[in-house]
Amino acid sequence: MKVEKISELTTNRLSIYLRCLNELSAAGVKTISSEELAKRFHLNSAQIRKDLAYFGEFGVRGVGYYVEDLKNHITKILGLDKEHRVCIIGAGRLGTALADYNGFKKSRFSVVALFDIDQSKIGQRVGNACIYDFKDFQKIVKMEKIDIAVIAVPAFVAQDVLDEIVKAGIKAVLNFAPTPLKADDSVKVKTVDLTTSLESLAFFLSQPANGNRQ
Amino acid sequence: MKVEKISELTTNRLSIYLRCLNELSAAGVKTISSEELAKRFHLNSAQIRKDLAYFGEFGVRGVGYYVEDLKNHITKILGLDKEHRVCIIGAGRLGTALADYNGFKKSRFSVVALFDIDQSKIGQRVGNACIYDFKDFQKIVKMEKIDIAVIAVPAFVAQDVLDEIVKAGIKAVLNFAPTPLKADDSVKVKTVDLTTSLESLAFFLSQPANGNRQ
DNA sequence: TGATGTGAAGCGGTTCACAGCC
DNA sequence: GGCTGTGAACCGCTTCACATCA
Repeated sequence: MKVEKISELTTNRLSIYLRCLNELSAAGVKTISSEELAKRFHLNSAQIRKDLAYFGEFGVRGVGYYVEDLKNHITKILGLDKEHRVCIIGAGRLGTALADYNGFKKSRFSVVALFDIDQSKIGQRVGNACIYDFKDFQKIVKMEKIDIAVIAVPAFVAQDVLDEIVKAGIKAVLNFAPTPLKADDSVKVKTVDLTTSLESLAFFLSQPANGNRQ
Repeated sequence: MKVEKISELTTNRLSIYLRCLNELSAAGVKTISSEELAKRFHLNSAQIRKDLAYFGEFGVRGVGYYVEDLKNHITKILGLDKEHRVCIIGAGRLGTALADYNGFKKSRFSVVALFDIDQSKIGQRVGNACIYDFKDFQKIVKMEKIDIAVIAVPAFVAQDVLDEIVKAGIKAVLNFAPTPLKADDSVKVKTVDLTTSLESLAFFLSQPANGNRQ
């Protein structure tokens, strides 16, 4: 077990492994080798072993990993043994879709509040969460003990929203606004840029060797 | 100008540069240096120059890049000078939100069809697109000349949906289902995994040095 | 003079290959 | 015997540094 900086690529993969372990666990599988795990994701088995070895020696030589045991370890490593309370800023189509998204509802993420400035939306409910006025943001973050914020507003107000989030002491942000954002290093901002993803597909199609079917 | 394989990291950045150039162009800026561009995204100027140099010599030494000129070049490189016709499979919350998403509507991406198997949804409209029965998928892909597909269905049917997409001859896929998918190498599948993004944030919060505010 | 284009160095992540242990 | 854990080799992307050219 090392005390190095863990790369985000590693944590992303841990999340993937966990998903698989949950399925294996549900299917009653007791042990699994890194080789077998690797096959499921077209990954390299050494990479899986290395990812896991950052955090401890979870495997048994000659046997593999105990599914239940490894599942619990990764759950703890990712901090998924504690509840996370999420708010979404921007109650438009995307924001409300996210609030209702299964992936957020399952596991230990609870969307507990949405925020908007459109008075006609405020007071409505989406699933278990209420839409609040963004001017009450600071107060409700405290009251609801929110620790993760999702930005689902237009690009031109995203930085202002982020500043407000940081001011509220939230340290983890998922951003859907297609714009570069700046925040203190102590705050983790993860951007999901749908436009870039699409344009990258368009580039692929435009390459003569690929889907460029006339 | 090289004839190497272009990395996806490069194309992602091209998309970002283009967004910036559009703003500069709208603001009437005539030229910009790689140094200045780099500042806007907290990137390295050499990287920008290298990204661009893969495709030609667009700059002028001692001056920088002509905004309008570079904008047009990148637009062409990314294949955004042609229209792209997009369909979304799964007309749930996420699918309909995506259909309405601004980023998809702007630029040259048109969502022309949604698909579902829920008979109560079929026939409804979302924006300019209609919700079709997924059993008519092959036919409508041809009729509507669809070249990009978005998967917004539950994980357990995602592979079946992808197989159908590939069968229809579509070569570019944006996948929102949290599951590893397999397709022929001639097909580009780009996965956006919201659960993994969230769990990666949870990991960050669980690190003692970070947001772990008791 | 000043900013590009680019070979070379640097760095981080992946893969190999094997020692170590069950 | 079989599979893990890991140093070493490898590979690709990023950054540096500078020759080049308007």
